[in-house]
Amino acid sequence: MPSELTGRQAGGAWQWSRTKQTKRALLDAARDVFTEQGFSNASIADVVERAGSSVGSLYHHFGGKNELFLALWQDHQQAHETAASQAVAKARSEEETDPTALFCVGARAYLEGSWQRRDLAMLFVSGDGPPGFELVRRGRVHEWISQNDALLKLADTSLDRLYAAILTSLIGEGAREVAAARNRRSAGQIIDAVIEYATRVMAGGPA
Amino acid sequence: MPSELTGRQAGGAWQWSRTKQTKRALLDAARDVFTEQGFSNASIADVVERAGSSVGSLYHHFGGKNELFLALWQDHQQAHETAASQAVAKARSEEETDPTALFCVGARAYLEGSWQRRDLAMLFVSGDGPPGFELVRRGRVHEWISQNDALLKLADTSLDRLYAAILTSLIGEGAREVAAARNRRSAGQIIDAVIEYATRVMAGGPA
DNA sequence: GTCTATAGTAAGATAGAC
DNA sequence: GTCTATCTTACTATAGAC
Repeated sequence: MPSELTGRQAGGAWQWSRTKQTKRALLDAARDVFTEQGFSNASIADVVERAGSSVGSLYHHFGGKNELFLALWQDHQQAHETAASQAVAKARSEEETDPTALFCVGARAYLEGSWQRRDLAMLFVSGDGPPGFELVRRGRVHEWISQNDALLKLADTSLDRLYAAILTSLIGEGAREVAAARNRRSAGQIIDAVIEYATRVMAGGPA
Repeated sequence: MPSELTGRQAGGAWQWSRTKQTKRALLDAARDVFTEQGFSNASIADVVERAGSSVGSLYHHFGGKNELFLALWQDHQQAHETAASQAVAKARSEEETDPTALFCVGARAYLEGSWQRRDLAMLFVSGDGPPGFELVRRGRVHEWISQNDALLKLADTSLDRLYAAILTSLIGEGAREVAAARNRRSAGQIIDAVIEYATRVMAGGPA
């Protein structure tokens, strides 16, 4: 019965879900392996072994080690940004209009996300990724920060870029410390402190 | 005349300086190659070719690619720290006693150094270095910041560590922007702004 | 779509003459 | 101390059967 061996059905539903399962298995394995060993130290062989899959499948679905890492990051990033956006939207619906306050709401959601998903957060800020990843990552966070309501009035001068960059790295460093926190309670304190520091910096506007 | 061929003299002075020349040539070449291509992309062959030296000599003097990179960083770091220390000492000799002011003097010297030596500064913050370098580097800057007078009272709680980490990354991000500045004038403005932001953060002490 | 086996490649490291 | 030539290794990436 070849149809059983290959897992096919008339409708093709199994085949479909099998494909999705393979991708999921590879992504999950990548998460484990990369977070444990870092990017450069991890090998494709490790990933496919843990996924119970094969090198060929990995290349079929992702195209290579770099792209696999990137796919993992994009999932993570999207979760981060979705959480932040939703938090901001909720605050808005509750009549919050102060841009700085809205910024803090988004930042808080972002930092909360760094605590849940600590493993991935640490991986992506560790500086160990595919060539050029650091640039892409920094650009993404920077973009996210810059688009914030509180900062929309920024011009394209080097001083305004600095202002955004400082806030970006402040939140980023905060995320790192949150991810490294001992426990939930400690993480919460750190988040509060980070928001406090961000507020201090923003208090005077761009220098 | 073998003594001429090998460059030897009775006193051994030439031999000595020749050795130093080789090391210098390798370090200078490493500076060029690494700053142009980054660490992982650069090959040992590139470095020795530009230095007019050989693979064997590189290994003899430094032990490998990683160690060469590290030696380059240590030179740079030492220059940075010496400049900062001297500036602080000078301010002290001029009767400045306020810890925060002294911190700013040191930070300013540090940022000035990032402008001179921009190429190396960019290299070392680019995130492209030997495995584990990012940790070493962060640790070193963090240590430097933590030892500062203004922060000596910090305890070993996670919140105090955060305070130092935030200031570290603030200065670090500032250094990055300074190194990327268009010209001397722009760099000066950025330095002033960074000091301003650091002052804002420190204004309230640890959160 | 999935897999195994293999090819290809690049670069770091070493040995040993001079 | 310096150099050339060679080795070794480890990995990514592909080819081709099922």
